[in-house]
Amino acid sequence: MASEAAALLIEEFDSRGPIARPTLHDAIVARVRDMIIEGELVPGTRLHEGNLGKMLGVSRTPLREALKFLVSEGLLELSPGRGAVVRQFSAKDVHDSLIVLGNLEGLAGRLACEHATDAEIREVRQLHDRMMDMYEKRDRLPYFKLNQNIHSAILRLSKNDALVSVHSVLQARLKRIRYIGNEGPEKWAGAVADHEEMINALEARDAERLSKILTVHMEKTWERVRNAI
Amino acid sequence: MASEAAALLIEEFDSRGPIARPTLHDAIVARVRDMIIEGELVPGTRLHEGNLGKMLGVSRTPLREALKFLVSEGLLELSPGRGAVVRQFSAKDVHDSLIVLGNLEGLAGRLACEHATDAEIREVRQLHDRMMDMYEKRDRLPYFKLNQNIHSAILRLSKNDALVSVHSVLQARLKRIRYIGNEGPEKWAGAVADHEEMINALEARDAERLSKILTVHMEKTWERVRNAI
DNA sequence: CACAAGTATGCTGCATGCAGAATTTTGTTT
DNA sequence: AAACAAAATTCTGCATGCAGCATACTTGTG
Repeated sequence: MASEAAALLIEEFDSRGPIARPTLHDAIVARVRDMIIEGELVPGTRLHEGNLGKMLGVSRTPLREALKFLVSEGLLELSPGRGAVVRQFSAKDVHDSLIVLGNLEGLAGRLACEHATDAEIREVRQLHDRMMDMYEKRDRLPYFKLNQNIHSAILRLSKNDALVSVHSVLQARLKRIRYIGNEGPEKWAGAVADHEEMINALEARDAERLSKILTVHMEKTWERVRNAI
Repeated sequence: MASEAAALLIEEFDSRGPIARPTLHDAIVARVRDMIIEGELVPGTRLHEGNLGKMLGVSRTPLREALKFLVSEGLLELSPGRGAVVRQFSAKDVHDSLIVLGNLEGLAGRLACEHATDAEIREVRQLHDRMMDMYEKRDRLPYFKLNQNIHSAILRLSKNDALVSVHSVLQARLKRIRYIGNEGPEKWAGAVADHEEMINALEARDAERLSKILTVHMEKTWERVRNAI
């Protein structure tokens, strides 16, 4: 049987958004992924199966399975005989990923203009307006989360599952870095302006314009982030 | 210690292209992936840990870890309590994936024009010429493999690792389907014509043209494949 | 004869044990 | 005191054992 602590882990995972049948595997994956994204596990850290397992209250077997999963996602690396290490992204890695992300979001924007319903677009507009509120208040964390939500929403509105899945993998790799690198008032203002254009293009269903904005927005993100790496 | 059969599995894996230090994990992943791509494991098949493990000569533990890895790659699905199943792709899944692939290859083409050396382009030309030979002989399998190689080469020449990695995941999901659906002499001729244009655009380093060809080529691939699903 | 309930088998998911590699500590020599 | 060597410890990688769930089968009943 799964231990007490493991049951807790599953419950915590399930409470984020109840799944048909939450599994320990998924719970561990989600937890370790968060630990990486939130910076609890610093890049370069060697993951000690014994300690980490005790910490999470699971035995080494399901933990190892979860780690292999995260290796495949590109968040961890495997050194034979030495276990898993939190992957370190070079500046080039980040740049490369942002180029691809920009391209994927550009595609998503184009498809979203085509496939989204009016109601769905209105929902994105609401997210956008709430985000602008947070910007007025200079409330960084909720701004950041809403920002992510908007990008995810556009991806979802593309109605292309393959696109959503590859995007989310790349996105997860950079999540931490993007959060770190979100500095400077004038650059922030620039990002906000981009978002204003975005929502307008989406409402006008102007596929080419939205696509362009999203791609260029990502290039600017690189400018914002590059010094933080 | 890893069993005799396991050692054999590793050796076989290593012989494809010797790695610094081949691991059993990688060998199992590669083997099962191939079994799926080559159709030995039909979509929908439930993977029996006991049998499959015996078949490959490994115990359940490393096998399960490998399966989790393949789940993350999207080749398998997990039903809680019922283990791993070879993922079944719907027509929409394939179409969605091809759209994304087309976009990624388009990006790769653009980057390749920018970053590839002349020598590298000459190598692609050689692959192309060999592929044309195979077309003349109507020798399907080597043609297919060279075709894949050319596409992979363009990806590599983009010098963008993130791009290579997301592309290869998506590519692996469709590899089997693309092979199946490569039928009909007139469509084949069309694909060959596309490739002729591709190599010309690459040699001319005409980024926009190459990008366009690659994206459109993928749309045509859908036409070739759609009836086979 | 059809169908449902109970039973039996088999499989997954998790824990633990063990061998060998990696690392650290300790001891020895210069 | 520093550098190297050897022993001891720790950790990974793999195998196996066990509990609980899923499924198939059997048996009883309408």
